[in-house]
Amino acid sequence: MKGKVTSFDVAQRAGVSQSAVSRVFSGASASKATQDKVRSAADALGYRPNRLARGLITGRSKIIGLVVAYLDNQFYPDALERLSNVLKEQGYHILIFTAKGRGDEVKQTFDQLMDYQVDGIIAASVGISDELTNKCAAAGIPLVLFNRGQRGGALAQVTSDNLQGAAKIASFLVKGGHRRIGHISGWMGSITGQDRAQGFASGLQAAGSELVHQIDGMYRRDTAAEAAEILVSEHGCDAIFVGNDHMAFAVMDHLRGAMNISVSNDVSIVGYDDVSMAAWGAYELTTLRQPVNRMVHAAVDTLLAMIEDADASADQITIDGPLVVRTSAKVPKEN
Amino acid sequence: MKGKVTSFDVAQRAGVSQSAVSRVFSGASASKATQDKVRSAADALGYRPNRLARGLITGRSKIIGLVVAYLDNQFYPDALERLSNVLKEQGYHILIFTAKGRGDEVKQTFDQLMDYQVDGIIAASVGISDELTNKCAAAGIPLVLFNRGQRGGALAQVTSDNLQGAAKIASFLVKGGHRRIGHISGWMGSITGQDRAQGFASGLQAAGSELVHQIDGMYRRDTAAEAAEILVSEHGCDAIFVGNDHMAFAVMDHLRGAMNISVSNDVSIVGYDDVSMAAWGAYELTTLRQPVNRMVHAAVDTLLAMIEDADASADQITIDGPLVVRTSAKVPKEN
DNA sequence: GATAATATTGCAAACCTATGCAAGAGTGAG
DNA sequence: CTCACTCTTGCATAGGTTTGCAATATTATC
Repeated sequence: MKGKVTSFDVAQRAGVSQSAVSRVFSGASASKATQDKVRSAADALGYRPNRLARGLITGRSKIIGLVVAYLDNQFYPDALERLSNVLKEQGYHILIFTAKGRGDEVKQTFDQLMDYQVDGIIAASVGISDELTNKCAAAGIPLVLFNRGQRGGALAQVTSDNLQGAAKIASFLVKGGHRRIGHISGWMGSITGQDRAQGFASGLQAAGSELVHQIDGMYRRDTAAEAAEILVSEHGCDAIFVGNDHMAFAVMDHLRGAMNISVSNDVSIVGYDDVSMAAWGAYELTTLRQPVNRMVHAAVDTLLAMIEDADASADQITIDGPLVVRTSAKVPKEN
Repeated sequence: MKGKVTSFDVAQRAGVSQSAVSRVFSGASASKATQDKVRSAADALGYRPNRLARGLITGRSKIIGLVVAYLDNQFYPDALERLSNVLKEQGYHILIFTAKGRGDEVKQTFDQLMDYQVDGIIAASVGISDELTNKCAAAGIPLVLFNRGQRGGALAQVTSDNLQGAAKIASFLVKGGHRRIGHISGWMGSITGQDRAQGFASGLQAAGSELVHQIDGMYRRDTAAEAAEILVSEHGCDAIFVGNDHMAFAVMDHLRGAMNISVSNDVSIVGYDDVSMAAWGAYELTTLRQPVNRMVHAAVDTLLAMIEDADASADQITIDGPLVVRTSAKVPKEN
């Protein structure tokens, strides 16, 4: 009753060899007759192939390692769910790790991933040292960065077009008639944070304005709230571009609560991501949408391509997204 | 360069047998001398034991299957992150599945989990048919339900004390002087939804009041918002207990936005969960805290106990949580 | 109906590790 | 120095599958 049922058991019951059983389940050639015999025997016994054993011999575990830094930013649970579904369709499944910390935690995480013989790794918004990159390459495990770029390396990555996106926001705010525009950046240790900041600054210039002041929000709510207070009371900002929605919510809460300032009337706020919460009545945040679906598909496509073909090129994909206009920022008059 | 390094490789380099290598890595007895030789050889080659092979022979994959229904309700990403960390400390890792759908999707999910020879399963807020329960039992795979009970069965489960919790809320609202109290329940197809509804109704009675009306919110934002409108405009409710925070936010958005009603002044709202967002300035939701940390530890403890000892009792743990008073509901006057 | 070509099938080896068993090395007592 | 005992170690097998190879069965061709 308790013992696992193996391919030998079903072979015996079906009156064929064990290899025949293997072949029908691995989709190799087999006559209609044996197929039927094997399938019905398998159903009767409740047999399903053991993925560990299969993985051991094929060298393909059909497991993808996902390491994610932040789960309190709604963007990531959302991406996770979609990733899971898309991969499932392709017969892969996700072994998940969280690694907030810097350096060492990520390293250990990668070691453990490799212990499980994952076929590929998706790193969502976590920084990867060259050492780790090399380790993956040596082990022949494809790696793609999700929503976080990396300079220099030839790493596969998919991000939104942060430069363009931030520039769109800049143009929007200038057209909206704002005169003192500030920026609370994403963590400036990340390329994402840097790119959005740079795209925003040059976007402002291109529109004939300039950045009044910029503070690193570190992707943290409290830091962002403090930054907002400084930008508004010390620098007189009438508009702030916040590096992601997660921080933007904190900024709006702080302005409206502690500082009693009307968002949009007094100060315009624009975010980045368009997480589902941005559409909620409490915020109605104007923000640049990162097209999660397309990003997820792109990530999976490149990853699988690299898995199937060891020397597939490591694509660096950037995906453009629209500005979603809601009520948290003054809307430029049409003319 | 590409070939995996196996225990044979390090055995050869260390001048010992493969079993010696195995023994030092699996913690079996080995002399100090061989330990050193093996370790340094392993380090030099970058060897780490293959978990698939190990799992195949020990019958322990060290993988826990997690199946979760909702990821847009912040409660679950939060729980997921903690689960991941606690399990990691014990040497286990999470293979994650999302299964919103009813019946069949869950069934397929379980099949796939068993293909990977998971050592145990945690089902977060998803309903499990008796058929699946039996299948797990037959395969000897422990299962624990997280944040969702199940009647009758002797299934291991950990939930918060929904009856008590809802009763606390009832008492709080009555003391707060509300006269027409309504309830937007969690999905009444789930025990969680039922228990909270029942606990609330009997809590109201115990406090000398009664439930004016109740609508099933299905754990969905839009359904909950509609329900709120009905409760307030058709039934004249001045207080609503919403079955979880996720829906409560939608209710507050709808009341304040579409209906232009002041939460707390006109209508008091109380939620359940105390997700991090409940503390945010936009909501300041009074809610009953589910102690995620304790729930997670309890779930892991029972699961691991069942894994190590096949006939450990299947605990049914309910954990009490405090009412967290914020500003979304009138606060009873002290006296 | 005979021959060539193709499709199916079984055998056995391989993947990488853990572990029972027996032999060898080491330890302590007398 | 010998004996009895414990600790280490290597050998060989097991775990459940895939797959190359050779043999056999089937089909097609003329």
